[in-house]
Order: sequence, then structure tokens, then C-alpha cells
Amino acid sequence: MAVTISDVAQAAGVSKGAVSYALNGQPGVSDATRDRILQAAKELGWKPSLRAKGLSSAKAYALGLVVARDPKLLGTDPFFPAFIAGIETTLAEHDYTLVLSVATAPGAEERAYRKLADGGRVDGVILTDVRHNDSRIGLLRELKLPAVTLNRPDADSPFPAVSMDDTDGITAAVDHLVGLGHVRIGHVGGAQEYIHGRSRREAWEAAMAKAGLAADLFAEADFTAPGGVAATTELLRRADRPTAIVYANDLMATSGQSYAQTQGLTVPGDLSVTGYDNAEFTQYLNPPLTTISTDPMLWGRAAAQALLNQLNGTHSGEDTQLQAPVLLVRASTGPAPVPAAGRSSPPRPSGQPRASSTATS
Amino acid sequence: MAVTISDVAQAAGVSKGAVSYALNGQPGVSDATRDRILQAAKELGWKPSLRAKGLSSAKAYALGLVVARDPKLLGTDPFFPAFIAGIETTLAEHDYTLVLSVATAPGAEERAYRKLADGGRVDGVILTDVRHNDSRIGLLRELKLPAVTLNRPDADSPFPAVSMDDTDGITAAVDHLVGLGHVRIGHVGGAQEYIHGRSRREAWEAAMAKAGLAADLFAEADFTAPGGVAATTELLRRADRPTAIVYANDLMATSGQSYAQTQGLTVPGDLSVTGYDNAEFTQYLNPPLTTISTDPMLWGRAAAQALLNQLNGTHSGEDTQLQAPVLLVRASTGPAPVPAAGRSSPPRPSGQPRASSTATS
DNA sequence: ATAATCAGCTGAACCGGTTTAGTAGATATC
DNA sequence: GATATCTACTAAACCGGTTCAGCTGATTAT
Repeated sequence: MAVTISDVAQAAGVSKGAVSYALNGQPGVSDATRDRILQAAKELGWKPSLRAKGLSSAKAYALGLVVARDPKLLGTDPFFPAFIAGIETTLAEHDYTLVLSVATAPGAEERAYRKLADGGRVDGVILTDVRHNDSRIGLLRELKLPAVTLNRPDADSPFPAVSMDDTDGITAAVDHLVGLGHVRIGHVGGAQEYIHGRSRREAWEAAMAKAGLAADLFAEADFTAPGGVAATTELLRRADRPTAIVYANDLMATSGQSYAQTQGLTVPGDLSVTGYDNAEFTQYLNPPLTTISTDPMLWGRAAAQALLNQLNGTHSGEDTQLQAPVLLVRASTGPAPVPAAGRSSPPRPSGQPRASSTATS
Repeated sequence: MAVTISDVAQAAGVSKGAVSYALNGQPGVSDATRDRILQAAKELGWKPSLRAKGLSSAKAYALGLVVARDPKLLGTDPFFPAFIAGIETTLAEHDYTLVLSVATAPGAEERAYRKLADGGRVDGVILTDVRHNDSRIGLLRELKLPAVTLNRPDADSPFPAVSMDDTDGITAAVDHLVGLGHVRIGHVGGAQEYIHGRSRREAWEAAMAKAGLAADLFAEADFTAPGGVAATTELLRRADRPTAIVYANDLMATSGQSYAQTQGLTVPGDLSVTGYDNAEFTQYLNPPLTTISTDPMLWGRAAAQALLNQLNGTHSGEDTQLQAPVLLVRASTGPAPVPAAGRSSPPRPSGQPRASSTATS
């Protein structure tokens, strides 16, 4: 087998304990001896066994992430890969690893958390996609598994939260559309079961109210592409159909925009569209999508850091608030269409940051 | 602390060893005693510590996956999430977990493998995105870390491979285009450093040769959207520019198609386009993308299974060959344009299934 | 009837670290 | 000069499982 602490101890002519002290920078060995031990360790190429370390120190040196999504949807969501990359950048500095669990079948999610907790495979977990009255926070409490949540749950939660407010982005999108002269601005929401589905809807409602507009063009969907089509269909069928739709994510915006086009509407001529997430492919759509650019990688970094802080006791007790995402204006939004009857002055695209190259004339 | 094997032993009135035998279904205890022990274990809610188990049995009960990609690209690639979900479905049955590592910085990849190997955090790894003369197989050999590779490396590899041949899909795409009357069929390849970048190119060349056509319209890209634009630009600038392009993945096809449209070409009127992967968003493009539908989830299942088989010694020694992906014909491919006699300007947008509302005129 | 075998169990060693209790020798204290 | 204190270390217990050697009492073979 591989070289163990005993081999190193023997080579350096000391006891196992001394090697342990030397390695971990603890007092109890003289500098001279420490150097000798470290030298021997290096020569033998000793890497302390994480398993043994974990057994005696009762730590797993791993964090867990359970992703509960339809794998079909998963593949389309740009959030997780970047988020995970962010987690990794933090973990790389603290020799922790990430244990990832994907729960696709119903009920698999709870089993996944139990699996991580039971054998002591992880020291804590990061909770994403927090739901309304999320049952997982009770579960984790029962399992005595430390955690951080992405955004603060609406139910009472003992866990620190790392939040990225989506209000500002949605507000900016609505304001942008209002500035373009739109008054019938719809919203295709994500599943309202998710708190980010809710908060985006509420942000839309608040922004509409602030502009003195009625927030009555709402259709709930489920963050999926087909869901986006269905919700868009519903909104466009209405007599007072919207001239602009704020979607709760890019995938729904993409499929909604595409659907509108197949119905003979031009984007943004007849319908302006905004997304959320800034998935890379959205800038290659036709037209490129105006969307809200989040930073999932930063979120991952911060979440992992918050969890590690909690584990080693340096948690501040405060929630972490990350910088709010910003609106990215592209060509899928344009001036509101002029009512066919009276050719009254259409609102000019006032001081747009970037020219909408595909604006209908 | 939690309940341990000793607690169970005491409760059942037996020794620790007996509990271990009973739990693992090994001989050495009578059925009656076994039942009594399992009963006691259940009542106490005992979950054997993975850490302790791992220490004595010298196993980590975890598999590793190192993903080395630009996080930007990662988020757009539908492959990994589904692939990981596939791995999970296998692991869920074998109480193993998945340790995921994302290496973004250069050099981080090797460090990631070493990190997984050194502490004994994983029992084996799955190698994706195999490269030409991949240095990782030597590294893993050195680290004595069992592995399986996705597709067989071109360098000599001691590890079993789980392969999904991409020849058939590309061949089908080319045949499809040939059947539509195309003769100038280009290929935008992925980075040729990757063996799947190469094999797709070779498949294209072979299919072209089979059809008696010259395979001279090749442009190498890097699987990214901007890369796809650059390669498409290059191909379309040529005097003998292609009437159809076979892209090595969906992302490049998406950006390439979008670029062609901004240049005034209609798809598929002037240019037919095929992708590879069947990312979900591709069916919501305008026009929906003809692509090759792979099954990353199945691949993940199979790869994890092959690795587990290798670990417990039941590996057959044979590579696993998965079912080849199939061509999915959508609206981005159509009949080859008839060469306009006198004019060199692009033909009129002929009967498009959906109007390209934003074509610059 | 005695030896050989075997099922069923126990006690202890072991995996590779951490940590505690204890000790020898040097230094400080009075 | 005797005692207390401190430094630098060692030996051993410990984490929670697995596994091996050995012991017992019953069954089978001769």
C-alpha cells in the first residue's frame, strides 16, 4: 500500500504523534525536528489519508449539493455548471471536495440528502432552488446537517442565506420597456412554488405598479421551454395582449419568442421579449435576447465560503448579500408598436446604450 | 455522537464482529441472531459510518469526475448535466457517491486528479473529453487510479472505454444533405485536439468520399459559439462557399446559423445547417435545428457501471459500445438552392416554414 | 466411543490518522 | 539545592468499522 504516517515517523526517527503535530503546524515539536519530519514526508511522498483523517476528526472534508431537476431541463440550464465551478474555486483553496447528487425521480431528493447525511459523507450542504415552505429545511434540521440556502427561505430557517436579489433586474427590465413606450407588459413566471419564481413575479408587479400600469398579464409556467410556449400562447390569445413580455428565465423567453415568431409576430416589432440568466446561446438567437445577467459563479463561491465559515465556526451570523444582476439590452426589445389607428408620435428609443440593429421601421 | 456499531452490538447482546457479519450478509451468524441484530440496528437507527467503513476496507465509496472546461462554455453544454444524471442513476443503486471537480484554470486539471487520488477520496474516475495523446492516461496510471474513458483514446490506454460512435450520426447528416441535392457540404469541426473533434471530422470526410464529393470545405473551431461564428465566416467567404454546413456541435451550429442569417442568408433556403447533441433549446431556434440526438444520460449510466465493474473485479475486459446517436431532421435543412443563372446575389427567401422577421434587407 | 468437522460466535488486531496523558530533561524560581 | 515550570517528545487510546484467529458445543464420520 501507500506510505503511511508510521513510515514517515520511522524514517524521521520520531513517533506518529510528532509527525501529526509537525504536519498540522501544531506546537509540540521543535523547529529542527519539524523540518526533519517534513523533509522525510516529502522524500517518501506521503499524502495523509483523508479517510483516516476523517475518521478521527469526525469530518468528511466534503460539501454536498443535491440538484433536483428533470435531467432534460438540467441540460439546458446554464446556472448549475457555472455555479458549481464557483463552488470549486472556493473549495480548491480549502482541501474540500464537492459531492454532487442529481435527483430526478420524485422522492429521490430526500433520499439523496439522507444518503449524504447518514454515512457522514459530507459536512454540510448547499440548498438551491428554495421552494415555498421548503420541506428540506426541516429535513436538514432533523438530519443535523449544516447548510446554507441560496436566497432566504420564506419559512423560518436556521441556516445562513446567500442572496442575490432578483428584484433590481426585473425592475430594470420593466423600466426599460416602459421607457420604450410599452404599457401592456406581461410576465411569464417560473413555477410559483419556487421562491425565485415568486420574487420575480412580485418584482414585476411592483415595477408595474410604480409605473402606474396594471399587472394583469401574468401566466405561470415552469421554467421549461414547452412551459414558456404554453404561457406565451395564453398571453397572446388575450384581447388585450401584451406588447412586451418579461420572462422569468431565458429558456422560456427563447421558446416564447420563437413561438411568437411562428405566429407571424415580429420581435421586437410586434412583441418585445426579455429573459433572465444570460445563457450564452441567447446572444445568438434571432434576435439576440435582452436579458438579465446573473453571476452564478460568484454565487457558488460565496455559498461555499459561507458554508465553510459556518463549519469552522467563523460564521458572522449575517446573511450574505451579493451584487444584484444587471439588465443586458439586446435586440429583442424595441419601441412599443404604434396603434394602427392614429399615427401619434411613437416614443423614441430614448438614449439606448446599444443600437437595436433590427428595429422594425 | 451518533449511534455506533458497539451500541448495536450491546443492544443485541453480541460482539461488534457479529454485527458486522449480520449487516453485510456474510456467514458467521445464525438467521435468528442476524434478525435480532438487524432489529436492534433498526430500532437504534444505526447508519454505519462511511468513514470508518472506508478506513478499514480501504475504499472511498466515491467516483470522481473532473470537468476541465471554461465555465462559460460549461454552462452552455447540455452534455454534462445529463451525463452526470446518468452517473447518478447507477450510483444510487450502489451506495457510491460522485465527487465532482471543475477545473477552469490551466494546470488545475492535473491538480484536481491528484487531489482526488492523493487523499484516497475516490476509488476511480471517469475520463471525458479525451484528447489526442491524452496526458491524463499516463497521469492516472502513475496515480494508480482506476478509470474508464469515454471513447477509446488514440494513445495506448489500459482503461476500459465506453464508446458512443459518432460516425453514424455524421454520416447520416451528410447523407441527408446529399439526398437534398447538396454537393458543397462544409464541416465546422470542434477542436481537433479532442478525439471526438477528430472522429467527427473523419466521419464527415468519409461520408463525403462515399458520396463522391470533395471534403475540402473544412474549418476548425473550438466547440464554442464565437468559434462557430469565426469558422462560419471563413467558410462563407470562400468563392465556392458551401450550401450546407455540418457542425460538430449544437452551440457552433446555433451561432453559425444566426451569423449566416445576419449576413442575409436564409436557412435553409441558402444554407442548410446541422448540429450535434440535440440540446433542448435547438428545437426553439428559428428555424429549429436539424441535429444528432445523443443520449448522455445513458452514457453516464454505462460509464459508471463499467467503472464499478472494474472496481469490484467483474470487468469483462471488453469495451462497452453504446447505441449510436441518430439524426433528427428539423427545419434547418432543406433542398440545395438552385444555382441562379445570371445573378450572384442570394436567392429570395423561398417558402420558409417560419418567417425570419429580422432579416436585414 | 472417539476423532474430525463445522456452524456460530467472541476477542483482538487492524486500517491511518488525531489527541490525550505522561515523561525526561532543561530552565526558571526562591 | 530542591521545587516548580516548561519544552519536546513518546506511548497508547481512540475514531468505527472489518477481519482474522481461536474457542465452544453440536454434528458427523469411523
